Amino acid sequence: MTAASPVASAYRTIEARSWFDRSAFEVAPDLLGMDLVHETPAGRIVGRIVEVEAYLGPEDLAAHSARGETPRNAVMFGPPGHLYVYLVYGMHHCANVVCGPGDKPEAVLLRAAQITEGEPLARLARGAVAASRLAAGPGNLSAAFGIDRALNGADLTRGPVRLAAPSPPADGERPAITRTTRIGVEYAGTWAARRLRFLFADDPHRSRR
DNA sequence: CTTATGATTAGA
DNA sequence: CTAATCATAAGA
Repeated sequence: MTAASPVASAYRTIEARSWFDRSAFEVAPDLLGMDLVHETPAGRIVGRIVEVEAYLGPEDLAAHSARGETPRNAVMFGPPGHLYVYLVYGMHHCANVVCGPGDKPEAVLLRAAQITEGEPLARLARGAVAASRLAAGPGNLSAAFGIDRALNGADLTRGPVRLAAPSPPADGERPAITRTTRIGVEYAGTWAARRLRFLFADDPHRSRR
């Protein structure tokens, strides 16, 4: 690769591994308001993250890492700052940011974003849905950004998918962050009650539910 | 090899 | 509320 990648030059992308080398509980709220950038062969897709969920280490019964390392979740057990992508319900991809500390298998599920660049590209996979629904929900977000298992394990500090510093707030105000329980993990016992979902509650681009 | 199921979604 | 749809993990 060249030294001056288009992504790095146009955005303040996070290139320090240490930024990801923290618990998912700390990284999750920091991701809200940040840009997710995918430099695809067909063009760039950018979106503002508005909803995420934190999945903690092996003790978290809702996390894939709770059942030990397998070929599917191996990326979670590796170094922070990589993308963990898997297929759920046989048809939807879920994109996660692998966190730490160290090799502790924690990750943040990306649940919703507001597409700010490359909307026509995003619509190739999503069709003529309302803009507010384009990347609402983890399966829809992955589809809109063109993220599938081919990107499992991608390095977020150097690869085609990156995270960038928040866009300058137009009005200088930062939206309030709300915490709720996570979606679809009712089987996780006491961990289902933990408020590990972080979102901008009033944002129109959040998922339903 | 067989079988159960899921960090979801759209639609009735 | 349920169907869709299949890779994955666990068990025989």
